[in-house]
Amino acid sequence: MQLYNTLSRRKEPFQPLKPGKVGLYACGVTVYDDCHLGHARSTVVFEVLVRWLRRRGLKVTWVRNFTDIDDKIIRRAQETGVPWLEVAERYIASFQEDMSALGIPPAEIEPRATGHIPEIVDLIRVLQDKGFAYQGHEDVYFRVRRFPGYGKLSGQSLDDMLVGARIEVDPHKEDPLDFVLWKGSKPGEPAWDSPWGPGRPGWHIECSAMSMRYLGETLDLHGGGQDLVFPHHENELAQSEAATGRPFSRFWLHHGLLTINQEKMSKSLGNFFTVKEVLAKFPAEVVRFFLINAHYRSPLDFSDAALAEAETALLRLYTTMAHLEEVLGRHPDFKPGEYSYYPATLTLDECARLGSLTGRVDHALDDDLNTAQALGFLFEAVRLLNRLLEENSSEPGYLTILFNLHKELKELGAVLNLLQADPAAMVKSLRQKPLDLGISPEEIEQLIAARAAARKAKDFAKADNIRKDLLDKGILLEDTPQGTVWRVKG
RNA sequence: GGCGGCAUAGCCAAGUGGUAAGGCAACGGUCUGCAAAACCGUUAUUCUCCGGUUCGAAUCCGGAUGCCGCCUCCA
Repeated sequence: MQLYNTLSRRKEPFQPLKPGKVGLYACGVTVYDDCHLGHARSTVVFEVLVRWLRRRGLKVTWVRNFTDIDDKIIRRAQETGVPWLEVAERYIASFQEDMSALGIPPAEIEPRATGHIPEIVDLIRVLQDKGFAYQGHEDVYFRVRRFPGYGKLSGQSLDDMLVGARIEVDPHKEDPLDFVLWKGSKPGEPAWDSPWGPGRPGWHIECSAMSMRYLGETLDLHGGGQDLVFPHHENELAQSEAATGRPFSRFWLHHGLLTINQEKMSKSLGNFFTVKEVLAKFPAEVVRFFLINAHYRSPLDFSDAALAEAETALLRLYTTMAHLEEVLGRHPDFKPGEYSYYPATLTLDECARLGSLTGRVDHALDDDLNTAQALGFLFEAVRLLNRLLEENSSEPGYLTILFNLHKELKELGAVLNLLQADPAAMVKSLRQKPLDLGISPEEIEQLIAARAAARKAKDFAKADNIRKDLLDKGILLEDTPQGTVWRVKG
């Protein structure tokens, strides 16, 4: 498989350092508030990567940290009068709740910065012994110019960074670009003892300490959002390699950012939607579909319209799954076997395409996790499958083809964490999405009954009027063999 | 100012040298009292623009324009 490596700026074949085992460290969240959909994108991207690596037979250790001590948490604590630890705990729980609602399983290891103070202190001490760290006033800084490779990840040179950059002047720093490893605490702030006095870790050092603690000095994969390339990952890389003298991570993966009106979704811009807000309006699987329908390295623009589109698209997949299960359900005694069947509705080429579905999806995901292309193949298969379903045969060969395709769709869906729900139930719930309508379901049912009576009396004008009035309120009626059902017009 | 990325149909979006996936929308058809839903079909001679390399380029190279990200906390 190939992955795009930020370090080399191109796709490279990926092989784990130790055969059969792979470690992934993905930067998690700072827990001072509810997470927004951008955080969900990040987590879903790495979740799919992990599922994919596992499908390829690798044993994956996924590490995703919580930054549970930092200026924003302290500020939040001061503003709300809630102890900082409680703030952190609350938003860790909130994050876990959100990810669980999105169907994302926990990572193998979810370390917290405050649980690794000894490792962090040790790491800083090594850096100090090697001359990469120095104490200035109450803080400890990393001596950026002593590390020759500084800038290799983000492609910047130290001297270029100085020009035009907004660098805060700090009289305790030897160089304005040096960054904090250990931050001395002010009175009343949370603090841990250290050789440099009471304080707390800087932002970057925790990730170096925790990733190496769980995955060794050289990681296979390290990832995060593109906004972390500089300074966070550049600094992590510098301090880690300075300390160990070894390559820190073989691959650096960075996903594109979620945007709104083409602008980055972020707390500071205030243009964000929390996961909870989005899940109140759209089912989790729709949100997942939306997030992986674009390549992970592209920017992805959020809007209600885009989510609604994703909902319709997902419904298409589930509708075919439901149809498939209905047909197979009509033949409970059927056993798939080596039967031949020649579909009348498909060309030879189309049969071949259906036959190579799994191979093509695998190939797409092998190529830098191209989920968008993989989904495209799934939709193509569904279109051909729909045509096949029209043949409505009872021959064992025909049923075998349906049986196998159903199995394939479910297996391929599992890699993307899609299509695992009961299709009939999913189709129903996707179509009858409850919203604020200004009319009660009881009233709707009454009108439907009135319309049914009119239709029975062949008074179609009256029946059509009722339907039209409801449509004006956003209620769409559908006459089905099981009677009239209603749904919210999308 | 520096670094990086992106520009493909009405919209979203794959495709990185061999002649434009897929989704949504729209339109046509099947079905229906009429609809809706579902299904089928149609919809880019062309990939921001200008040069160049090549038998051949959306894909590679040079330039222009526009947008975005990072350089400050950020997934």
